[in-house]
Amino acid sequence: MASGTIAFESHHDHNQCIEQAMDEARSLCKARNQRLTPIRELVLKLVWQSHKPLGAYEILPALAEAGFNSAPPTVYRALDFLQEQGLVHRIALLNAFIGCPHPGKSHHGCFLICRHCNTAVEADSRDAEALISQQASKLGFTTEQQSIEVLGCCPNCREHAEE
Amino acid sequence: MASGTIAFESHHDHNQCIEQAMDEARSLCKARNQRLTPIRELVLKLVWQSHKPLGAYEILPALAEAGFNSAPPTVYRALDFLQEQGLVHRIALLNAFIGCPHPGKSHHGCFLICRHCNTAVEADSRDAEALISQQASKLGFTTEQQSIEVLGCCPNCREHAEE
DNA sequence: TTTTGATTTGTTATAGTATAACGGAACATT
DNA sequence: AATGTTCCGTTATACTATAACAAATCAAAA
Repeated sequence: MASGTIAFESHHDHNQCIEQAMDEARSLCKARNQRLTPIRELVLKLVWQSHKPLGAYEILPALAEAGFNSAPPTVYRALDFLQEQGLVHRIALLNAFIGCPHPGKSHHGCFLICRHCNTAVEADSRDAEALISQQASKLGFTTEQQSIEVLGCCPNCREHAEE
Repeated sequence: MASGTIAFESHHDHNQCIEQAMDEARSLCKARNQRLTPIRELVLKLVWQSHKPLGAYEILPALAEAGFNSAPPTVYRALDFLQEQGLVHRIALLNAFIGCPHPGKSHHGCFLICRHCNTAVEADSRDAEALISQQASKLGFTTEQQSIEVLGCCPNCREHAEE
């Protein structure tokens, strides 16, 4: 559990965050012969523009501003594509989407979601997932996909709200 | 990870399952001075009637049949109460609800959800949760609540669908 | 270069999930 | 019986997501 935690560092250069993510996305799609169309690219950028998970309907107005059609299917299609490519994840507890900080690498991530500032961070959960799969297999259950979502308080909010 | 796995045993006496759950619920509420009203009791029973997580809107018709009002708030209120009492859990990946097999005991459960038959089982995940909390705390994140949901294939479906 | 087939997008409609708000009924005391 | 609290009925609406089909775009073959 060590990657993708930059969001908890208050003063990082978020523009660079975004640019790096966009670059990775472009080269990944190119390598896979997938089309990162203008809509998809814009949606990805919007998702990356905050470290807080974004609801689909929060994305729509920005699409409209950019001159695209902005009915729900537009954004959901883009999000579906981005999820298939591993570029964004959906957080079930929030019905919201967040950029993946290390697409490409097959990974096992859990989300640490701050109840106060809504920031969400993807942390590696390889060990925990292995443990769960192993225990599940003792019950005869074969694991295919895991969703680990953690609610709590991030270091910044803890600091500012010492009780 | 050893409790609540009875749902994977094909031929258990499910009526007894239900009756035991209802008895536990009644005594728990009594002990806590909480009112397990007819609506709440019926909703709990309906949720228990299948080992498959039940959507709120699947519960409504049965409420109507039983002569109760059956607008959404009715069932959501009952479900909210039952969740607060730890009698049912919500599975975020499915927007659905399932009875808790061991209410009262503070517990740390994950859900093993079969993609084929939709059966969901609550399994103990104390160790995995401890591991996650511990890793999260290294990032300065304080865990308050965890949601671990696993999709896969249950032993019955694996048996019947040997590939 | 035109044709062809596949993919992507626009558009309208609708399905599915959940809550707000307020008044009235039932309950548990005083 | 009076009172305050909790619960329920009711209407309306918000939020999340997908179905279905036509039009446009793209990408490779003819």
